[in-house]
Amino acid sequence: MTASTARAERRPSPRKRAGNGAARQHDADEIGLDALVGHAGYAVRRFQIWIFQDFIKTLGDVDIRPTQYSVLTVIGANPGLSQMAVAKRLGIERARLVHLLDSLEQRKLVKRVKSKTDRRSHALHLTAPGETALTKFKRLAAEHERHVEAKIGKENRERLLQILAGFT
Amino acid sequence: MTASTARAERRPSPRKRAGNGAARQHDADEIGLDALVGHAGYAVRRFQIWIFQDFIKTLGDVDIRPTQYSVLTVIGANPGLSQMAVAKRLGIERARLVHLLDSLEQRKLVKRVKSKTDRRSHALHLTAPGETALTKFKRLAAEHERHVEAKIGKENRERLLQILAGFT
DNA sequence: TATTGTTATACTCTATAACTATA
DNA sequence: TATAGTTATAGAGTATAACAATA
Repeated sequence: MTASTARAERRPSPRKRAGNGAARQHDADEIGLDALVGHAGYAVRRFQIWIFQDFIKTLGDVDIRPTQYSVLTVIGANPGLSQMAVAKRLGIERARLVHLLDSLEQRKLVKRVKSKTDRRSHALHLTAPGETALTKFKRLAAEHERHVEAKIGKENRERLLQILAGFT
Repeated sequence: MTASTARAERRPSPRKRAGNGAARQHDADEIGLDALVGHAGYAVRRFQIWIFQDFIKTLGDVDIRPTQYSVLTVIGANPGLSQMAVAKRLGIERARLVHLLDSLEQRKLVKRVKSKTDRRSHALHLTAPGETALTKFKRLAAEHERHVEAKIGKENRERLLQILAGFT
């Protein structure tokens, strides 16, 4: 993030250019990325870091991180899902989901209900306060999304969603 | 990854649809993402995971990961950089770069040379075998990039690079 | 035998703070 | 005082393996 924001404020860089040979100083702005420039993965990674940081900051007051938001949203839209189903759908390890749900359950946003049809599994539901909270989270997430739009432009954001639709 | 690949093999899903009420089963394919669909961050994150996994697999034989590749590439293109300069340019914590360089130095790909102008800092250089190795890594990374192109299409990849150029 | 949720371990990565040697 | 590199620690996140209860 630091580097990308710094990059934005490009200036003529009137700094020292004295010939100090092999050990010459580089301005941050003039360090070449070479082959990295042609790699989609590099740009995507930097963008993803920016976007997650904005999400975390925008939902900072309610203390909800991207993964928690995705879990709450999917449970909210599909009440009764098992942990395995949520884990598979979101590409989260089931072992990791256990801890995520422990935290969300402690915060009384989610509840695990023992399934009657398969006593091994839990049916996941939002609590009543969980439903209310998710409504607020969605409002804040939409605000974050407007930051993204402001950053890359409305049309670019839409094009991006189209290009990457296959990965959701 | 699992979910996204599973998503690709969409089928009519002729499975049980019996009315088992609140605890009804969901096929992985029919679990709705709700608000997540409209979030660029979700798609970008899933794509970034796919792309890194392909990179790691494609460069698996030479045991080079994306961050290591980015460090080697930047040092190769800007010999004599300090650790701070590399860290800032790539958005890596300087504490983390120490370990990355320890590993690359042990593998004789990089060397830290004491700067004569500022005895606190190290000038980073590729070793001769490091130069040779990087050439091979770049060839493999280009192969990875062709996988990306095959996955999302040549024009979409180029458009993506345009849209995200500001984040590099 | 296989699956669900759980626990545990290891490794990567991020975020800090503090220390040293220099500047 | 501030900076470059280092060390250390804590918290996410990922990747595995193994276990108990249940299918």
